Amino acid sequence: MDHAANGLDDNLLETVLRQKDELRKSDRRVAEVVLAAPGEVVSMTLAQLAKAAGVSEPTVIRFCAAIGCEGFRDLRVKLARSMAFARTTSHTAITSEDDLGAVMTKIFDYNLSNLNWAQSKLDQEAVRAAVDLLAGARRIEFFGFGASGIVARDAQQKFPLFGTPCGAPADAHQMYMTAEMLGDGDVAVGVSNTGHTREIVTALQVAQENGAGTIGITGQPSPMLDHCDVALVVETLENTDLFTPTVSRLSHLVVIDILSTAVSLRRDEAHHQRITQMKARLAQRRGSP
Amino acid sequence: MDHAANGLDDNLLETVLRQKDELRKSDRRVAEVVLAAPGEVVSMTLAQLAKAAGVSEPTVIRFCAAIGCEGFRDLRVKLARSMAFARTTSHTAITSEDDLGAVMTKIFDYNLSNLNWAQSKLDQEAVRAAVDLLAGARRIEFFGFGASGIVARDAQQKFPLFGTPCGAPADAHQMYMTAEMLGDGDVAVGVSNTGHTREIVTALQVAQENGAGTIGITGQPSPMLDHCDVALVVETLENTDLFTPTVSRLSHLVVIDILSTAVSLRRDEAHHQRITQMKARLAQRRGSP
DNA sequence: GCGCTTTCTGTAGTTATGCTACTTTTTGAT
DNA sequence: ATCAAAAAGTAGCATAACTACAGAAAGCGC
Repeated sequence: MDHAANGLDDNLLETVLRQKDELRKSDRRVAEVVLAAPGEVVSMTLAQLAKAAGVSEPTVIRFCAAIGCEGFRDLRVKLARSMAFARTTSHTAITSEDDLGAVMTKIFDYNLSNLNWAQSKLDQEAVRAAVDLLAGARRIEFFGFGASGIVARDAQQKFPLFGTPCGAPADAHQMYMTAEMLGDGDVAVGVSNTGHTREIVTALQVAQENGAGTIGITGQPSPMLDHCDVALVVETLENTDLFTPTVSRLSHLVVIDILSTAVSLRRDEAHHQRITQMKARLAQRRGSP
Repeated sequence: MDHAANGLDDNLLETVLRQKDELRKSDRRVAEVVLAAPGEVVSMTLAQLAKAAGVSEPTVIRFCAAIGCEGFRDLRVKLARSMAFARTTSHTAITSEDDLGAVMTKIFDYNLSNLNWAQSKLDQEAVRAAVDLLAGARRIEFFGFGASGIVARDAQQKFPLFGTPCGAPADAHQMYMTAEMLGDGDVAVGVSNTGHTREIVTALQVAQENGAGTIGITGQPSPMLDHCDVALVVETLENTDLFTPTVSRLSHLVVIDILSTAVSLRRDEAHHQRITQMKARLAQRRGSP
């Protein structure tokens, strides 16, 4: 993977925002222009930016150095990258003042950069371990509440791709009961963005104690992982604003996609043919008038 | 809205990949270098790139023009931006030969570009009409099966943001019953990527006949829309390959995010405070040991 | 195959952009 | 009020990007 394409170091807009207050007066004027219209700045020339900020060219150069760029060229490149990657960085929270267009843009952007982020952070070896476990499972149970419950249910629906009986108990009692019944050769997958949801943690613990393999899909290292054989930490760009929707769902769903697809790929040809047949019949059923 | 910052037009790497075969011989050599190491190219100088590709500087410039850039500067900027998306939508299908890394990359890329696509295609006025309907609704019911059922359920969970009683009947019978009970002031939202699912179409028809407002979330113009007051067509990049996961879910979920957020924004301050409180209490409940 | 046109590609020269060395101004402390 | 240190600007230089032109290669009718 291209290391230059990820990491916070790369997120120039954020750096600028953070350091703005500690900058020299003139540099700050440059910073303001950059933050206000990064899209324009990217295609500006040094002289143009200097003029726009009302400072001299060398000041702009010094600004570049101050925020950790090699020079103006470097600034442009880093800025362009930062813009696409975190269109959201400058993303102001959603407020009552936003018109519909702004809300649409913000939500899409937020979800997109979040997925991007998740991709760059997802540990391939952990995924491999998870696939190993799942591919060998006799039975798979997915545990999740709320938004994560949606993810668990989605995973359970992917049953045909897994080629293994899958369940996703909906309430806490069913969850306990199910976890208690698991044993050697079974796998429990806990989904919880916070990783703190008590019922999920307990269910995984019970499952593990009974000899089942356990996988945790979460947004951060957390208590849940104490009871997980495999930890899939899907980092999300935290944002606790009032109207920010649950973005973690999407990343988690993609992880489910990856797991189910990878497991399916390990199956034999006969299995693949059954999937093809299933898809065809489903389409037929849907299409019939 | 920064139009240059979204849409597929922006994905230079993809443009290069698509046009590569139609380029002049020397230009193609440049294209190969760009595709092979876009990360390097971004921080290269014109002369360096020319040397790396084994061609003259003007050739590189002509290459820039050929793929739709203003000049070398522009190429760098666009390339940097495209890189952050880091996805040549070269979605070759997923096959049994792919290793895990490839599968991960492909699934993420496919989902990401699909979201991008959906964003550029989603009609703001349709969304506005949907929000108008939902904001005034007395009760909202979401209908969906399979993957779309997940979306419906997610929408139903967003109940607190809507501030309106929401339902998402799971099976066909419940769906009919629910649809039959809807009336003036109620809203039915049908989710179906194909737009052909019989039960959903019927449920919407029934709801509409009974005087309820109807909204359709679908991947293409389809029979379902005949019974919809508002059509939210969320175009997806079609791909019928065996292992391609259901990508439409994600776009549809984002649409739900947008709808619920926009509806919530129309509520008053008291409503917002209740959401804040709800979030705080939920976090507390989760966190408790 | 030959001359002709058309399309590519490279050389050399021009513009203008980014950067540096140095000077002036401002700020702040004694 | 004076001086030292930091900040901002001026002017000039090196280099990078671009353009005009000319030579080479490829297509095409005869």
